[in-house]
Amino acid sequence: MLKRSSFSLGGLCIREEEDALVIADIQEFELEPTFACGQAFRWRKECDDTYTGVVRGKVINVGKRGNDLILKNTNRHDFQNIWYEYFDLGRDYQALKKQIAIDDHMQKAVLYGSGMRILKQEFFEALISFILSGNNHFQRIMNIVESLSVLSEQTIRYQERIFYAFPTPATIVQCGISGLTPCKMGYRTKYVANSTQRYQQVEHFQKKLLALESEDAVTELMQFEGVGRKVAECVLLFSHTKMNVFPVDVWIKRAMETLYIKKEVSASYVHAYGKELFGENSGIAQQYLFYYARKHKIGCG
DNA sequence: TTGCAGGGGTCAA
DNA sequence: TTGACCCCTGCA
Repeated sequence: MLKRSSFSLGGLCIREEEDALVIADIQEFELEPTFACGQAFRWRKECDDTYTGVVRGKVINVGKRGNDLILKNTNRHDFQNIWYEYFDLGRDYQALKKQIAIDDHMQKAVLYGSGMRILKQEFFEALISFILSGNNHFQRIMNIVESLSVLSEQTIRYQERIFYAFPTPATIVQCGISGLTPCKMGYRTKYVANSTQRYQQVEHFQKKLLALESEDAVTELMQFEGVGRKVAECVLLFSHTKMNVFPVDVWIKRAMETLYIKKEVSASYVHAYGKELFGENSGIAQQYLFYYARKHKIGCG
């Protein structure tokens, strides 16, 4: 008879089953708003409606059974050291939603995006992924990140399938432009190569950004080739380096113009408006609004 | 099957 | 402020 045990972390009760960790009665964790909202590029939906992702060289499968969250291909140690933080399980999203739902529009947005969590991605992976996102489709970004990962040659087997860890900066530098070309990144190839080189030159780069004010961190990141304000703010937000940024892409711009500003304005105007409106919660508010605006095509005709 | 427009942005003129 | 940029995807 297999011994079953359980443990708790941050108020969560986690049960160790034969082939999974089960987080009983989890609040504010839904799969689609979290994995298919465009914040991360390495999560694929399975036929059984679960999601499988590659994070920090590990493959994990995440599903729901009622209100329980089911994590497969992992263990207590990784949950405590990786997944608790990665899935942002220490943050009180119910309290945050109350603060963000400042009016009818945002009430609808947080309701629609209920269960969304901001994943804490590896800084370097977020940097490269969002450099690739410029003038690009979500599906294509996923395909490029996938082919870039093959370069790592670091394979992970799960259920008869082979996955690849995201490459290290050293691997990308070693590949050079010619080695990166088969990934079909187009004109972004040199951005990836040059920005990786720059990243490698600064020790503990993310730590340095953590010590800066948010606006200074954005300026610092914009020194990288292929990184403008939008990409810089996405990298900061989705690596949990700064939560009070407000990345303005075409969807946010259209949504803010339609719902709040009531006229066409510049991206920098929208940015200032959003930061003023949402303050310290602007990053998470932006993500609820983005998910809501994109699904409902707000501002598209 | 083919051709064309456009994409979650950045850069340089 | 505006056009070019790789290449894939969706659509007619």
